[in-house]
Amino acid sequence: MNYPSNPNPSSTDFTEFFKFDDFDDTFEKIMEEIGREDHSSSPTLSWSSSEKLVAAEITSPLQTSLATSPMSFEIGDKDEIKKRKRHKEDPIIHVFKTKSSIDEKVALDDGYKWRKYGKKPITGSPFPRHYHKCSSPDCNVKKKIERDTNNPDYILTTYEGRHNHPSPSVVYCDSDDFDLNSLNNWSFQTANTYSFSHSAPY
DNA sequence: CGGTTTTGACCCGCGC
DNA sequence: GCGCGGGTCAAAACCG
Repeated sequence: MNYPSNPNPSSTDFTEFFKFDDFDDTFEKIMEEIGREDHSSSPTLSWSSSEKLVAAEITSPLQTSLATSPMSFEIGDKDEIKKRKRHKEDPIIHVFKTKSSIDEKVALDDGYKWRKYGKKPITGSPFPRHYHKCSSPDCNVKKKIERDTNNPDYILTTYEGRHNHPSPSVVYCDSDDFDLNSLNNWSFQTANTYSFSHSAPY
């Protein structure tokens, strides 16, 4: 499969910054790294046009599978994460940005099975937001899909929560005795953008 | 027939 | 409190 290249490539590698459980430090470092002083009012990681902290622009929807996999790490809106922790919710939130020239249906197909359960108009945006829930039993991962108001060429996909099961269509490992719980290290590279890695007791 | 989408109604947290 | 906006429910429609 051939995906278009990122129109705004960056060679920045945040690998060393991403450690579980020290999100605040991580966030500060990223902001320093991309030279963004005023991050408190507009927490955008890599694209200033959005009010959301975007984990990465992706060119392959399958990349989001790993990010919401059972061993994913936290990145997302700082206040939102704190709020979710207060409410004892899984704090994981990812926002991915996809060029809409990629077929929207392809962007939706991230390897997991989803059930759409809502659609709402958003104030200040001419585009509605779509609500989806993972169809796997007892899995509470949700995702929201909306067009970036400031940049309608892009679609923002927000993931919340960690899947309690591997992706039905993505192979993580071809080992026979593969065990999710014993997989403590993983990494993935987004095409032409950032690479993430994770090592945590999961 | 089983699962998904559609859609308006409902719910609820938050700011005033 | 109360109202607004965002999030969810659920019944009916839809679809392979």
